[in-house]
Amino acid sequence: MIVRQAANVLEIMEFFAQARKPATLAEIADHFGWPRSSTFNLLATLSEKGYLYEPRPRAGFYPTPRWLAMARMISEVEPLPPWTHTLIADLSAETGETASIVAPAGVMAVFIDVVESQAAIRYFATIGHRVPIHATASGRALLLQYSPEERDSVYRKIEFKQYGPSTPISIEAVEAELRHSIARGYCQSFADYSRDLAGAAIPLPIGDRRLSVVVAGPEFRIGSKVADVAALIARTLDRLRPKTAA
Amino acid sequence: MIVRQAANVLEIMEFFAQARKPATLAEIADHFGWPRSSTFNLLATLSEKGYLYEPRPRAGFYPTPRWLAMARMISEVEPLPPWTHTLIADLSAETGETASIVAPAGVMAVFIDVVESQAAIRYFATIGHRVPIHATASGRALLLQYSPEERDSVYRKIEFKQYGPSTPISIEAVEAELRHSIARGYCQSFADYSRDLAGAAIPLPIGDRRLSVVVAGPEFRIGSKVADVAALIARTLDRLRPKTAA
DNA sequence: AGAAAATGTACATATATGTGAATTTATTTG
DNA sequence: CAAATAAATTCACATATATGTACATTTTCT
Repeated sequence: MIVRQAANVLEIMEFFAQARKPATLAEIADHFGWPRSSTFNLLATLSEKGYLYEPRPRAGFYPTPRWLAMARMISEVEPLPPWTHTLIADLSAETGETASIVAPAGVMAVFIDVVESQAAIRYFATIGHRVPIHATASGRALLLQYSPEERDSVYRKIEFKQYGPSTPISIEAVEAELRHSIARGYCQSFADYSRDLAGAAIPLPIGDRRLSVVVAGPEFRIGSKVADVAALIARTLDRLRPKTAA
Repeated sequence: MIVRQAANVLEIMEFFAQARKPATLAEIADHFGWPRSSTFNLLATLSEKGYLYEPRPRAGFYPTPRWLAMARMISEVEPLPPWTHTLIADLSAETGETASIVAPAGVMAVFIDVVESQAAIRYFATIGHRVPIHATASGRALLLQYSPEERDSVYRKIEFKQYGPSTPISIEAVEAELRHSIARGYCQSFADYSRDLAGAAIPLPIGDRRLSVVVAGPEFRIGSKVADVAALIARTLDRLRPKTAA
């Protein structure tokens, strides 16, 4: 069950991240199609908790820096080592495609750092973006780091759907693809989940964290080059990753 | 009316900002005294929206960097000029008390930047902290920047409560205090709102934003020195504020 | 200035939602 | 390795909550 008002808080936050200016109750209500009275309650709650204020009279609400203060405290803990961002920045620069660091979240994989391609046609992904762990290159690069028992436990919760022609729709299909990935030395996906999207990924264990790096872009641009891209990821990783311990 | 599940999202975020480590469903449920099933729904919602993930298997949930990404986008807009933080940092260092930048939010005043005192006994305030605009030095320094009509509009919404012996409990009492403040050149409060707390504040208009600076601490330490503190604020402000335009 | 339109606020009620109990899954212990 | 314990999920129902309606306030237009 989705908790509507919890989701609404996030929607409001994203609204402000986009709008980048204060908004009145009426504007927010209209934007989301919410009743005024409900919007009123929600804004009052956020204000009362110190997350919204009124920068200038009658110009409406805007988030306080408390969001930032909280987010900083949260993200200071075990931040990704700086070289991981360099890694995806370099990869994106060299390939012209979108590069990301990905982490597990149950049956999904979450993007926890992203450097977007500059191309007009590109893989549009943001931090927090989620994709099925079994039907994506990045996700399978995570699964490779699991024990067979752990994988089983994940498999049991997956709802196998035919996202595209090549989506693995059974446990055995996923396991087979994992074996192929080991053989070829990297994970790949050709529109297994997102239409027209191809990508190459490799596992990225950091300490006891199981992450992966992925480079992805439109199939027509990257499709024939996945092997090269994978090799590039491996080389770049080798260059940037500190040699001493993980 | 307070929207419970909206508040809960903020509580969870604050929980993680404090805990600074992943937490399982059970831990979170126990911490807040929420039923597991409700906690499950809430965590699922936050995960689905890309705001929580599972950094390592079975170690529970932790917020994704998406919070930070969003907060950054939000706070990049019209950030406070850097000298304002220097201002309160210097004031806190010199006085040994807590110094803050404050902004209006209806009948309340919100702390939008804070440098805390290092003293064991101190005014404990965080970014997002809210106090009544009419019953605090910082709030009245905001009201001084309003037109009489705007003040009236605020007054009509205030619920006058006797927070302490010296709380102004009528419009006229507030207006009188504002006149005194103008005469003496700064705003002050002696436990008007918070017990044992005294402070000095002065208006801080920046562009078309109406802010204020306040230094506050325990009455016994700062009480006899408010005039000196106010003078210090004025001097420091004069030193740091760029001369060209506001 | 006065009227009209837009915005913000309060409240009762129908309904979406949170929750206790039951079920399934995972982990620890004997 | 099986039994026991703990954790995570599901689900039906009672209740807390979102909203339609009405009212108040502020702003805009004539």
